[in-house]
Amino acid sequence: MATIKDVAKLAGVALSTASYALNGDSKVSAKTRAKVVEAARQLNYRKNGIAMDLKRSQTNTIALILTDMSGPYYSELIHSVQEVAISNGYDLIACSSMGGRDSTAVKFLREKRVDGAIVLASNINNEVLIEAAEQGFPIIVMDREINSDFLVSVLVDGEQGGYVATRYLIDHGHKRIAYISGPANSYDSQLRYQGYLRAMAEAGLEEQSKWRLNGNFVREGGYSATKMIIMQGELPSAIFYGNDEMAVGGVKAFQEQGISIPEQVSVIGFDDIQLSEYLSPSLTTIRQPMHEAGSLAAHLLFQRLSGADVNREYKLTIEMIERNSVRQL
Amino acid sequence: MATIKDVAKLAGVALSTASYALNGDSKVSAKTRAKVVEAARQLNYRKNGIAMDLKRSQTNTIALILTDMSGPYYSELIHSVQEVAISNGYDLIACSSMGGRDSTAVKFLREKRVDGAIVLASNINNEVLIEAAEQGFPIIVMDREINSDFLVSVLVDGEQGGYVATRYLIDHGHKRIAYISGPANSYDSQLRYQGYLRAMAEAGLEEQSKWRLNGNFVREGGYSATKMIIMQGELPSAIFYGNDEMAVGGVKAFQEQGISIPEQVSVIGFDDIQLSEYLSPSLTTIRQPMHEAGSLAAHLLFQRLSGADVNREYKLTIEMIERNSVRQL
DNA sequence: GTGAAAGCGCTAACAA
DNA sequence: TTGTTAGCGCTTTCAC
Repeated sequence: MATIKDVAKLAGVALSTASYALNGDSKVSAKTRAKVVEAARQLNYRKNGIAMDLKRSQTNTIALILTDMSGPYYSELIHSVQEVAISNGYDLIACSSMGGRDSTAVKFLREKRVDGAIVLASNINNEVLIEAAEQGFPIIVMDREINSDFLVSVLVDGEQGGYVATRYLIDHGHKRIAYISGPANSYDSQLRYQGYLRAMAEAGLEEQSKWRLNGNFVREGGYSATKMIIMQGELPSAIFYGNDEMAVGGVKAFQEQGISIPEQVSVIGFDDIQLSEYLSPSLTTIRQPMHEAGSLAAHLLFQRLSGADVNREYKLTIEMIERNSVRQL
Repeated sequence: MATIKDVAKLAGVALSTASYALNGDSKVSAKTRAKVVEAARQLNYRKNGIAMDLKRSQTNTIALILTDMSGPYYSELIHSVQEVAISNGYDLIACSSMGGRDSTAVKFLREKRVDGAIVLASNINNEVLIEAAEQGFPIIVMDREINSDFLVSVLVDGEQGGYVATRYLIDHGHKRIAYISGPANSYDSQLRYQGYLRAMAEAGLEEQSKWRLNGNFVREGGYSATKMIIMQGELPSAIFYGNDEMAVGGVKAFQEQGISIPEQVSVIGFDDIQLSEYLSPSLTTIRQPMHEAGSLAAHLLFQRLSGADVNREYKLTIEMIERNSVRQL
């Protein structure tokens, strides 16, 4: 591996001159520059980015931290963040937080291998975030409320989402409404559930405990929970799935039993994943404004990076996506 | 930002002792270690990973480079690579190659910000890869054949895939078969097309130029190409879409015109994206063994990293996924 | 068991 | 315009 030292030597100039030449500094003469560039070419010289970062004390890259880098659900988010990063002249990398404390994500956060981060990974606990964030190392958190300097939250109003979804069912004449939840410790799941409860209470409806099941936010969980409901004999008139993944599983369970949606049971989801539009019937759901959320998060990060002050918390509102899985009673 | 120097000073020990203590070296006494750890805690000391990487001349992380970090299609790949990375004690980051020469991906490759990379990004040209790869910096390429030291290819046999897909249609009695291609410069598209041609020729069938359209591998392209075919009046009996995304667009175009699949026209795709199973009718397609491919690529990378020799090229075979979009004539 | 010091490859202030 | 030099924060050899 040739270093800049080798290049300088071969070109017969000082180290600094080589550095200037290679970085396009205007104070080096065209002739010298040519010599240096030629030497670099000959040696197949490649700058060591790490050394540069160390010297500059900045990496010019930000990290997007996700539990699982690959969820289709993140697509929009990644795009919008990337767009903003590029337009600010920054690079973006994605890291996974799988593995918790020894995950890549935590390493990048703790060891400051990037200049800032956007986090959407519920398996990273508050403590890690609070410790990592500091002056000059802003973190934008997208999945929780958290109160600490150098940390800002960009949230989607899940309580409202849960309320709107449930309200939509009620307005369509449904009274016996089941809720399939995510993991018990999920902040998102709790909010949606609260919204559900609020709408139910407001309409004077009672939640039935046999119709509150856990599906862990995964397809398989939605499937099992739905099976359970079917086996109980009495079907609710509508089911609110805490996310679309579980709804997909639920739809499958109903199909297998020959129970038709929305004729025999109405279904509503949450997230508006890509699949939802293509299910049959297409899934009525709640869309989170992921593009806006990502864009906002990224903008805030760069504002913090440039020293500007921003609020502690931003809350975006959801959008109802009406399709064909809910029947008017 | 406290550095190790500050920690050493506060603990009243030498720099090196602090380093040893913090890294759990056995030669420092329990008492000294306690002092150091306490000082670090007080100062909220965080090791600077970049400095460490520079000193060690290695980062312990590998990069997975994708054109677009978010394609649902990559999900399996990412998982399998991550699994192998973790089991080798390495970290994984994903970078996008959007932006070509000034993309994050190229920067990470050229400036050796990682120890090695797996590349699946057709917008990065050979030259960049050849220049970047060298002794101690292995690159595994998943989307092309490329001949250079320090570069190894892991490929899925696209020609065979195209052949199998087309052959499947022919075996089901189809003779008038259209092919919707990806971008003209796409290596994958070309291979699939060649496989198509081989199967056609073998069966003594002629390709009709009016039924060879470009859909650029995107949904919208599949939609337009299909519209075009419909407008031409005479429908082929089957269409082979170069990938599932285009097939999804095509199915939509047919639905809009009230043309039913597979009764009036059969459809086959390529890739087996998540959606395919949920389309109605569910899409018959060709699955690429992405899990195996990712796993193999990662294993090879670590083998190269540890100095072992591996072959220049590995080729995996595809799998036929029979569903309901092709009719037996 | 602890400390002094060299140096990873680079940038940038300062001197010439 | 070019060269000399001091670090960035860390690990690690070597001497004590």
